[in-house]
Amino acid sequence: MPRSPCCEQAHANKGAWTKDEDQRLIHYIRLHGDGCWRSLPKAAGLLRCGKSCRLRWINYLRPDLKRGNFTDEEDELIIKLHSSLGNKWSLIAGRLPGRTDNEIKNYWNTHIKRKLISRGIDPQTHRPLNKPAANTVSKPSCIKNPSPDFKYNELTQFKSNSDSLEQQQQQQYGHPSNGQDCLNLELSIGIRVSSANSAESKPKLENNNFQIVEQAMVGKAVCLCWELGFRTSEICSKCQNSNGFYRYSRPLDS
DNA sequence: AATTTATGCAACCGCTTCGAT
DNA sequence: GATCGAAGCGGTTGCATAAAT
Repeated sequence: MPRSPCCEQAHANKGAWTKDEDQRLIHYIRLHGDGCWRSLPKAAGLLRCGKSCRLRWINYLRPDLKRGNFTDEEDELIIKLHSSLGNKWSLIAGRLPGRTDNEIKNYWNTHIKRKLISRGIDPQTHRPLNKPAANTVSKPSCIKNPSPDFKYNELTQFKSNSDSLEQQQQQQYGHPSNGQDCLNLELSIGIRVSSANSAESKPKLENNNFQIVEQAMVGKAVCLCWELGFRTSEICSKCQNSNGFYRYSRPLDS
């Protein structure tokens, strides 16, 4: 079923706002406050949909907006926040008083992206442009759900601990890549396995539930993997029989 | 001076999330 | 727990203006 239009008014105005519309919206919100955007246009005598009114107020008419150019400090803060939050513009805007998510998003796309590229930094990954993400090392198994504050440089820290790509591949796959079997788009669902005595790596839960569950699971890990890559043997070498589950591995040429 | 291209920003669209029932 | 409507969010578009040809 097609989605119903967002506006209750079939002939609502679109496009740029006029001064008169702005004044009506400001006047109404001064008297009654914002909120209940769906009914606001009619009450304020505007031929606009509620969404449009909300956007106009939040992004342009709000009295606490800071107009004008972004400062260098704001630039750096946006870059820093983006590196840990990604394209969560509303969260980033929440840390910059007087700036809106739309304004920051536009500023990012028009200025900061270019600024980072000119510094040799990929604006999406915040990594150096000459180091493609494909060469990165998988996250350690303990990092299953990074917090919003998890930063890319925590990953690069792991990478920098190894001397070479070959060593990383040796560690990760048990053999260095020969350049022909390096395609590996792997999705794994598993239960964390750790040695029972690695106490310092365990989260400190007040009721010890985690430790109880974990100790029960040691040696009984389940791994449901689907791996797209170049096969080197008939059965997945990583989990063919280590956990009681075998994966069906159909020959590629069948 | 006229035309084309690039840029910046306001506004829109459609999807997701959240809260009420 | 399911459903629905409203609000919020992020990606995208369209237009005005500036810069280049």
